[in-house]
Amino acid sequence: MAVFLSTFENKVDRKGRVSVPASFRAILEQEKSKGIILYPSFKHICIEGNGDERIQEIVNSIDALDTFSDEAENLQTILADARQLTIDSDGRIILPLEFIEYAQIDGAATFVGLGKSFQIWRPDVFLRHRDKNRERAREFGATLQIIPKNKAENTL
Amino acid sequence: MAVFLSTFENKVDRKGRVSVPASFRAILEQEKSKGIILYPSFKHICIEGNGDERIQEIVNSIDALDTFSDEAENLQTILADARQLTIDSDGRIILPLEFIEYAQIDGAATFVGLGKSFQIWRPDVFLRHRDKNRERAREFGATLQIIPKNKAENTL
DNA sequence: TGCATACCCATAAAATTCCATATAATCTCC
DNA sequence: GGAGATTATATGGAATTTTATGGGTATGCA
Repeated sequence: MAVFLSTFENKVDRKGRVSVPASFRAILEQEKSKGIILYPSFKHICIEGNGDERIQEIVNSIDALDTFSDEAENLQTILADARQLTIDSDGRIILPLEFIEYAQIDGAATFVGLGKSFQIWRPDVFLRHRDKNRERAREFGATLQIIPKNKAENTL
Repeated sequence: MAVFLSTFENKVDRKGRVSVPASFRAILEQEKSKGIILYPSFKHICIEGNGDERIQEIVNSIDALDTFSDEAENLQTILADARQLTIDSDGRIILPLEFIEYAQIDGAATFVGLGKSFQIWRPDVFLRHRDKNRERAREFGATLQIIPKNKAENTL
């Protein structure tokens, strides 16, 4: 399984166009994603990015819930805020205005690989976020629990 | 399978015409829906929208239920209040007056993608609804369980 | 005839495609 | 191993197409 790795800072032009890092594009192609799904993060001032598969998982989860439950509506919120973007022939996407505003992006964007997904940040905001994370990791000591192959669960 | 995603605000003219978002039309065409089926929501002041496929599922659900159960009656109510609308050559539908009145729509309508279905709201009413949902989703976001597509393989 | 609906056209804005170029990365041959 | 050639990537601008939206006209049914 290919994973989203490393960070890349690319320019965002006046039209909101930005190049998707080539290595990210390669992963999306490999998993046959038609495009790329973006939605605002719950936790951070950034945009979450995934291939098509992730949305399919969310839709399936909604189906498994009672149609009128709060849980179903929570998940539907993600869908309502999400956008599917196509990658053009030059490897770029157009960041919708609502995402540019939410993540306070202006002129440049940082793509951050997180394994199964990635994030898009305003570069200086990301640097502060990363420093804070590193400090905390140093302070408490990072512990990493590896999940057995057949017990994997996904949470948001 | 394609899913209804994102939100779009379009104008409703004096004739009650409104453009169906292009991405929604693409989904309906793909699943060969003749048109679009609308009915008032039970839970919210909005209109629920579906393709033919989804309606077929609802009809089948009713068949599977006890004829005189409350649930069967609820679903039958949906069918009784539902309308099938055709999308014209310019990609628009005419919102029936009864729906415009129910959802208090005036001048503009917000289409909200919910995966397998979508909703149509009066824009300012939707904003309030969305804010409430976002707050709750942020609160419980960490515990939302996503069902993996194919027993995801997590190895590091 | 009057009302509602379907159909056709025009236009402005937005999205998509195409082209050009600069820079970085990779390859090739000596 | 290195210089030049080749390819891939990122980025800017322009041309083309799609979408949203307003108006008009024909059609059909009560």
